[in-house]
Amino acid sequence: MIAITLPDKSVRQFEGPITVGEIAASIGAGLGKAALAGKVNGKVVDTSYRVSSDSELAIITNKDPEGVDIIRHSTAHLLAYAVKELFPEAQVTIGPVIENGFFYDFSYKRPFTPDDLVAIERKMAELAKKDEPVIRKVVPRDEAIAYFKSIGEAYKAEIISSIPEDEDVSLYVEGGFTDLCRGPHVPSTGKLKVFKLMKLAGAYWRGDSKNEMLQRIYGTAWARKEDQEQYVMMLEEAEKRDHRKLGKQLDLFHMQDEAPGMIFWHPKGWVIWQQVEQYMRRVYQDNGYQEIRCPQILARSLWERSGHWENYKENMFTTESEKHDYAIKPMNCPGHIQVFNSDLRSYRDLPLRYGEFGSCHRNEPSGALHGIMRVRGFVQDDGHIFCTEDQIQQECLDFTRLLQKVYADFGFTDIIYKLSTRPDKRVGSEESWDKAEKALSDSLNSCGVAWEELKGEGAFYGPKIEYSLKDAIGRVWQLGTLQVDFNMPVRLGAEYVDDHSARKAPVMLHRAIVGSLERFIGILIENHAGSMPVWLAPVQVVAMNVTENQATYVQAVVVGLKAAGIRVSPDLRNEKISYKIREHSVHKVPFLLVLGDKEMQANTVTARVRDGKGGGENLPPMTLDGFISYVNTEIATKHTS
RNA sequence: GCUGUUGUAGCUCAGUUGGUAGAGCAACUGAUUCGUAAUCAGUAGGUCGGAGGUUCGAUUCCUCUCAACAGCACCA
Repeated sequence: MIAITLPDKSVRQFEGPITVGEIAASIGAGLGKAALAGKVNGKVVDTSYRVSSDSELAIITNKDPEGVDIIRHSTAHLLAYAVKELFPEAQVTIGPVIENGFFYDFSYKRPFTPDDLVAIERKMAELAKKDEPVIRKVVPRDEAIAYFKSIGEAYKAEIISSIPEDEDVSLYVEGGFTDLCRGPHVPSTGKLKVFKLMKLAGAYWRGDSKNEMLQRIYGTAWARKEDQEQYVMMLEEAEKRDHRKLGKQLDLFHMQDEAPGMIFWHPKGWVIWQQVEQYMRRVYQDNGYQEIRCPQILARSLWERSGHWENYKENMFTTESEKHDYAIKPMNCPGHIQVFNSDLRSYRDLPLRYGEFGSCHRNEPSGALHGIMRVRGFVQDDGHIFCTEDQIQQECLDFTRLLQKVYADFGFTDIIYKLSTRPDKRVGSEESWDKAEKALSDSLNSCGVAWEELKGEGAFYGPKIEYSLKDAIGRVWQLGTLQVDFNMPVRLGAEYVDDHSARKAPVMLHRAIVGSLERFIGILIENHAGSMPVWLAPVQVVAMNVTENQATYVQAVVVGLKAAGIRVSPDLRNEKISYKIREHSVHKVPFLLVLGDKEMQANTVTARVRDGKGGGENLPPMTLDGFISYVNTEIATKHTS
C-alpha cells in the first residue's frame, strides 16, 4: 500500500505504484483532465510519473504558476515540432521558459521571415489540435547522442555531452518529434491552447558572441485566453508610453545621425532635467556631500594607472593634442580621487563625500543604444565616499535610506535590492571582503527590506548593492548602485593619516541614486506616460482666453503666476477654446486656465485639471492667490502625478 | 559588434511590370471672436538617409555606407 498525502493533508491509499495522472483521476474526473503535472515531495514531475512509495503530492493544473511554466515549456517544444515539420533541415537547439513566455533557437540555412512565423504558428495550432501524447523516455547517454547525430541534430548531441554523468538523459516524444529535455511536460499537446509567436531575432549559440548566430523565435503562452489578451494589452500600453515617442510628441528632446547615442535636449525636456538636477543637488547639500566638478578630458596615462585603459579602451573616446594622448572620461572616480589627493587627509576628515553631476562618454557598441535609456553621452549623479572599513556600514545604511526617500519623492515605492558578493577573481584580503559584505548586508537588514544575494556577482574590487524599482506598469529598472572599492584608492595613491600617524588607503564607496539622468528621465516619462508630476512638468499652467476681450486679463494672470515661480504660458491665439484645450491636453499640461468674461468680471480663474485620458475636470472658480497656493500644494506633495 | 527589419514633407504614413512624388495633421495667409479635446478656405513645404553602379531614364534594381528599430552579445 502507498499513502499519498495531498496538500489539504488528507491521505489516500493506493495498492502498488500508481502514476500522478491516475491519482488525479481518482480524486475527480475534472482534476484528472486538468492535471498538467504533479509535485511529488516538492519535485515537479510529469503526470506519467509513477509514485512507488509514500509521498506528498500536489496536482499541478494551469491555475498554478508551475502549471503555466509547464505550458510555456511544452509550447516551446510544440514550436520546435512545428518548425521541424515545416523545415525538416532546421536544427533544434534549446527552448527555455522566460518571463511571460518562451523562445526556441534554431539553426537554419536562411533566416525565418514573418510569413514563416505565421505558417509556424498555424502548424502549431494544428499539431496541438491533434492532441498527441507527450511521452517521456529515459535513455543511455551514448544512445541519445548517437540518435541525435543520426538525425543530423549536432547541437542536441553537443548538449547531451555536457550533461553531468550522474544525470538521466530524458527524451520527450510527441508525434514524430523527439526532443532532449529534462521536463516535465504537459501529458498531451491538446493542453496547449493559448499561445502566440511574438518575434524573430538572432541569438548566439550558448550565449557567446564568438559562436555562430542562431535564429530565435519568441512566443508567449498562457493558461487562459484572457491572460494572454491582458498581456498583449500591457505590451500595447508600454508602447504608448515609449519615451522616444513621447519625447518627440512632447517636444522634449531629439537625436540625429550626426551624434548617435547623444541627446539634443529641447527647452521643455531641459526643464525636466533641471528640476531633477536641482532636486538632486539639494540631496547632496542636505546629506553631507560636497559638490565638485572635474575635467571632461584627462591624460591617457591616468586611465592607464587606474586600470580603465586596459579593460575598456575599446569603449573610450580618445583625443590627442600636441602629441599628448587623452581620453574623454568614461567615469568620474579617478577625478574624485584627484580632489581627495589634492591635500593631506586625516582620519578626522573621514568620511569625506564628494558628489558630481558627472558628464561621461562611453563608446557603447552601436547595437546597445536605446533611445535616451542607453546612450554614449550621459550624466551620472555620481558620488564617492572616502571612509574607513569601520565606517562602511553606517554609510551604506544612510545611503540606502536616502535612496528610498529620493525614489519615493519621484513616486516610486517598490524597490528591489540585490547584493553581489565576492567573485572568483578579486583583489583585497578575505578579511576586507568579509567586513564589506557584512557591512552591506547588515545595512540592508537595518532598513528592514527583503534582498537577494547574487553570489559571485560582485566586481573584482569589491561587493555591491544594486537598487531597482518597479514602475507603474510593473516593469523593473535598475538605477542605483553602491559599490565598495578596495582597489582604486590604492592604484591611484589615495591615503590618509590614521590616529597613529600611519598612512593608510581609504575605502572608496561608489554610489549613484538615479544612475544616469538621461535614463532616469526616460523612466520618468514612461512611468508617468508623459504626464509628469506638477513639480516636474515643463509647463505647469497654460492660461487661455475665450475671446480677444480677455487678452489683457490673461496677461495679468500670467504675470501673477510667473511672480509666484510657476511655469506658465499664455495662449492668446485666435482659436476656439476647445481647440486650445485639446492641444494642451495632448501635451499633458497639468492645469489649463479658461479665462472668459465671467472670470474677468469676478476677478477669478477657472482651472481645468489634467486627467490624462480625455475628460479633465474643472476646479471651482477661485482667486489667483487661491490658485497659486493650490498649485504650490501640488508641487510640495512631490509624488502625486 | 552580430542577425534581421526599416529609412519618402516638421510629424504620422501612402506610393509595383523603373517614366524626377502624394494624404492627414502641424506651419503660413485670410475669414471667423466662437465657454471646456480639432471652425472654414487658401498657400507653401521633399537631392525619397548618403555615395557609387546598371539604365535613355532610379524613390523603385544592384553594391557600399550611415542611422534607427527588434533581439543577441556588451553595460567599468
